[in-house]
Amino acid sequence: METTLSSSAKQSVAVPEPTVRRLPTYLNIIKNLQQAEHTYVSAPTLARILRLDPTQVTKDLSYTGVIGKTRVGYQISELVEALEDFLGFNRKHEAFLVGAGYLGSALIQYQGFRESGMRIVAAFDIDKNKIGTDIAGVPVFHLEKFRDLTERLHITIGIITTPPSAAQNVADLMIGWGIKAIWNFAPIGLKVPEHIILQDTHIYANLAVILNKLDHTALK
Amino acid sequence: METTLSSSAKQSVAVPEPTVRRLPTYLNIIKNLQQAEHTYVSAPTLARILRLDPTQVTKDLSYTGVIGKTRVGYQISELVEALEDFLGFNRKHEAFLVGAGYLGSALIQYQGFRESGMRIVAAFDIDKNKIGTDIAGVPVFHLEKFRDLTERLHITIGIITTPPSAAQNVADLMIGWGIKAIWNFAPIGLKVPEHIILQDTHIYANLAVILNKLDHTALK
DNA sequence: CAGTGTGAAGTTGTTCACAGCA
DNA sequence: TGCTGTGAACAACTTCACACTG
Repeated sequence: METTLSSSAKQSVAVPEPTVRRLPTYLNIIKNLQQAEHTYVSAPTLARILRLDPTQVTKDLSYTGVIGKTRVGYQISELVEALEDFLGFNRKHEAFLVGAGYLGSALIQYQGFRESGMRIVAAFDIDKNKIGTDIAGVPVFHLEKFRDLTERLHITIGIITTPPSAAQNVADLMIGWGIKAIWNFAPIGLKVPEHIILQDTHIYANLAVILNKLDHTALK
Repeated sequence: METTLSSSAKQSVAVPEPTVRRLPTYLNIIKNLQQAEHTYVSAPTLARILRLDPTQVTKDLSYTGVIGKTRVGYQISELVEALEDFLGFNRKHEAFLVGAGYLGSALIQYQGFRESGMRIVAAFDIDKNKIGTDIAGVPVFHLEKFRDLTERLHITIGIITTPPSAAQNVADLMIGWGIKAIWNFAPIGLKVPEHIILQDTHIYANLAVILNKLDHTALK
């Protein structure tokens, strides 16, 4: 909705957020095709694979600036580069995570984010039993160490997986210590200054949709 | 979008999917308030906590059928019951997961779903090194065992965390074996019959939004 | 034809405006 | 005044229609 694309000195164009959310999926598929030695891919092909509307895909891809050959499609190598560039997947961001509970541990152990340019390099907690341990090779420190390490390592992303009661506090600390983006998994609305990038993810949302459909279609 | 609410013999009303996605977050907060001995909650209060539009919350809650007292709000106990009922969080669904890689393991280890009525009771894979082990107490079986166990245990939800190339195959097997809902994490569009409930979750989507904003606002 | 690319129409969801109530 | 509840206005996203190309 307020994302912008500024493909090397071109003027910025607003990219709708639903589009930004679909782009990584396209990228994933296109990379698979690339490994299978394909060199071109068309929007209708992607649409069939993902069961989306073909014009939707066309429109989404148009934001990358890559122009397709009619009747052939888009050159895969060009598309991959444009998508990775636009999504920032080739820029190697490092992240700190606060709250090493079940969800935090799960995120750390799921290393799939690494392919997308984000690496969780350390976790923080205030639970003495967790401090000093490591989760899948990622060390868990006391929250107090956060400041010092952030400044030294130039960390830009903070992930919050604490209970909701602690989340605003942690967010405030992160902001004070120079974090630029916060990925919040706690079910509250964090108050952050204008210049901080905030992304909320509510884990239960997808499950809710399923359970709800399951119950209501089962009743019919 | 096609979710329906049929609160005990009332006629079904269409509930927008974005609403269904917000409801579990409301539930979460309301339960916290309940533990803090509150008995009433108003829509504007929830809106402040989540930084949403107050009328949005009002409209969302109206779908539960609970009617609020003016100037006071909604009775918490009533709301909790209505939400849990509508979302199906009190119905104890059991799920099987196929693909015990990083993502699958992370989902299993994140036990937060249990509070929402879904428990992952077994995992399946075809990798000999994984079969026979267990992840956080959840056993990993060979995919061949899936059929037998599904039928015996009346499992309704199948979770797919395999590579995309295997996903359609696994989905077909699940459907043949009586699964009613599929939660797909593979980045492809599965083809499933009308009566099967399908929910796609693309993990990278949220990360993409963050990285993208981070890069483009940093450039400014 | 089977693609791209784009403006216009249609649909869906959100926000506003206001009536009613305690 | 502060809340619920709802119809109407608005904004965002998706789908359609069609001109254009090899």
